[in-house]
Amino acid sequence: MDIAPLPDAYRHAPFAQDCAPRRLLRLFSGKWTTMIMHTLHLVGGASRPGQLQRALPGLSKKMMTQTLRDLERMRLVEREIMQVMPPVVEYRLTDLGREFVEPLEMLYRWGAQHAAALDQVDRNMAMADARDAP
Amino acid sequence: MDIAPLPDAYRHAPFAQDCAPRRLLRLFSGKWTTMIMHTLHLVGGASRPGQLQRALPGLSKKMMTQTLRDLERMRLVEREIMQVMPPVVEYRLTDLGREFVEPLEMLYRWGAQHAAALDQVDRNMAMADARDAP
DNA sequence: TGCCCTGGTTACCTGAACGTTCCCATGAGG
DNA sequence: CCTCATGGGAACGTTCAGGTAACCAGGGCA
Repeated sequence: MDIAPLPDAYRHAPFAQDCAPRRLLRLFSGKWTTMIMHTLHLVGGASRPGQLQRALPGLSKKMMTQTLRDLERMRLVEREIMQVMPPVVEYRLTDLGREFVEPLEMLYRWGAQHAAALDQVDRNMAMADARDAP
Repeated sequence: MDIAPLPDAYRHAPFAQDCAPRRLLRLFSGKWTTMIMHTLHLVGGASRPGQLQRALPGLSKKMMTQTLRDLERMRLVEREIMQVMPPVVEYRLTDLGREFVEPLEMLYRWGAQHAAALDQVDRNMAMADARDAP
């Protein structure tokens, strides 16, 4: 596997602590961040909170709102409130948000294609745990 | 931006909590994990602890050892101890580890090419903080 | 008058990640 | 003898992400 052009700063030690991939990974580090963005992407870019929560089993209201607020602050997602009864709210990806869907979907595809490797890692961890904690 | 083949499970809600990308991101979620793997990759696959630590400013001995132990448990990295004085130890990527270098380097390249978007996110956050705090 | 729905907020708790600091063994060199 | 450097470990504390549970507003509806 040979990787194509990589900027010079990433080719020679020392490596900065806040390099691009760490920044990207920090963006994606929230437990639900990526799944929410992925879901918004797949349902066409916009979704109501209820629909979103139903799409992501295990996601609590609090964590959903909190994650969405963070995404709003980064302007990856925007919220629209319709003044009707009962209240209707819609979250949708911004242009900037859509830009970050790209590396995200790369990860989805890589992960799907290399499920075997991911399984192997889990097995290795389980074996190590079993060995250390008899 | 149109994303090519994506497995069916990722196309229709509900979306599983432990889908491939989350597993991948969990692997990469340690603060130093990716930087250590990237460094090992770039220095040719193997490195001594001292060299590694010098290559990553801010990395403490404890966090380095801890991260490397985790990587060993997953068998992404292996350790070789040379019985000489002073002790010489070498860490190197395993085949499995090298497999995971691929998505990692994808993230590095994407991040480098889209630094502007990452900067924008930081600016948006800073603006939101300034608005909410004063 | 209760009780449902909607979306959201608050207080509180717990575990883990991260980091600092001090300590260990070994042998070389002064 | 003390001190250096090697690679590692143990104790400890802080911070924070994540989760639970309760509550709130506003109307519909019986």
